[in-house]
Amino acid sequence: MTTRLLQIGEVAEQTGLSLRTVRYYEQMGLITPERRSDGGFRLYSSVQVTRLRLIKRMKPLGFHIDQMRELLEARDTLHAVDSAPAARDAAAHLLAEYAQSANQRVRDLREQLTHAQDFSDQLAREVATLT
Amino acid sequence: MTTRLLQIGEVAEQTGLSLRTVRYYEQMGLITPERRSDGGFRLYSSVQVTRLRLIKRMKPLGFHIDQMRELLEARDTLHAVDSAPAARDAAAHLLAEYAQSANQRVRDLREQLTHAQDFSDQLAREVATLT
DNA sequence: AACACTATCACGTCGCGTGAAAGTAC
DNA sequence: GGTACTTTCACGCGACGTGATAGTGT
Repeated sequence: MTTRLLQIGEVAEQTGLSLRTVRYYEQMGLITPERRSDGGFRLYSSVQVTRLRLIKRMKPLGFHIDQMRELLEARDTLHAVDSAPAARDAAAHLLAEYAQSANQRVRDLREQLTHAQDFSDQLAREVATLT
Repeated sequence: MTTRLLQIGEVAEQTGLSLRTVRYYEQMGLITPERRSDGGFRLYSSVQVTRLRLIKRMKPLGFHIDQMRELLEARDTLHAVDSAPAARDAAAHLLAEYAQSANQRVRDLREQLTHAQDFSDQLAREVATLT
């Protein structure tokens, strides 16, 4: 059961990312298309689409691209069957650290949201006073 | 009862913004120091500190600096005693629009937070599996 | 005379946006 | 042979970071 390969346009549509962004992520080493067509078109499988969706969910956490790559690589190492035990260990450590800081970022985000909400409410009140 | 004037360093400390950012905001027309010292040092009163804190609360909403300026100007127009009625009306309209879109941004932020939380939880689970 | 603080350039960075010119065809 | 999609440069942008160099003194 082989899955159809998608061009970059369809991938962009399905992930909500721009063509430019998808290409940029490739350049930065976050993803690689399944293969290229004879003419050079990037062709993606559902695996990459899933990965891109993951990256998109990650974005609000504010990690830099290098960090995202490191995180993804650590995950890859853990999930690969042929990883050396030492590499697996290192990857697990790294991932644990990222899990920690992800949690912290979520807390920061929550606080920012509170402030933004405060501001929005204040603005709404100011506007309401003008009736 | 006169309040002490602060140099940019103290202002930065009190607001959590960098010197560069405070200067940049001035260049972009968001704030103006109360006055300058004879030697050219920027001197701020508590009014500007409050304004900078407001701007900082605003930031997570993702408005562009031009929009922030417009918003702040509209507020200024409304709060000024000597504003012409027409200007006051226009300002009120603008402010109402910004209040609207601020509300929308808060909702967007909330959604992003949800996704970030999902990602963080997933990561935590993946790490937990490795015990 | 020394020290901390601040001033103004001006170039660098990051994550893309946005054409332009040319090639490809799930 | 026309249309829609894609390719690779390559410059632009917003919101600052980061020195360098020189002046100030809440």
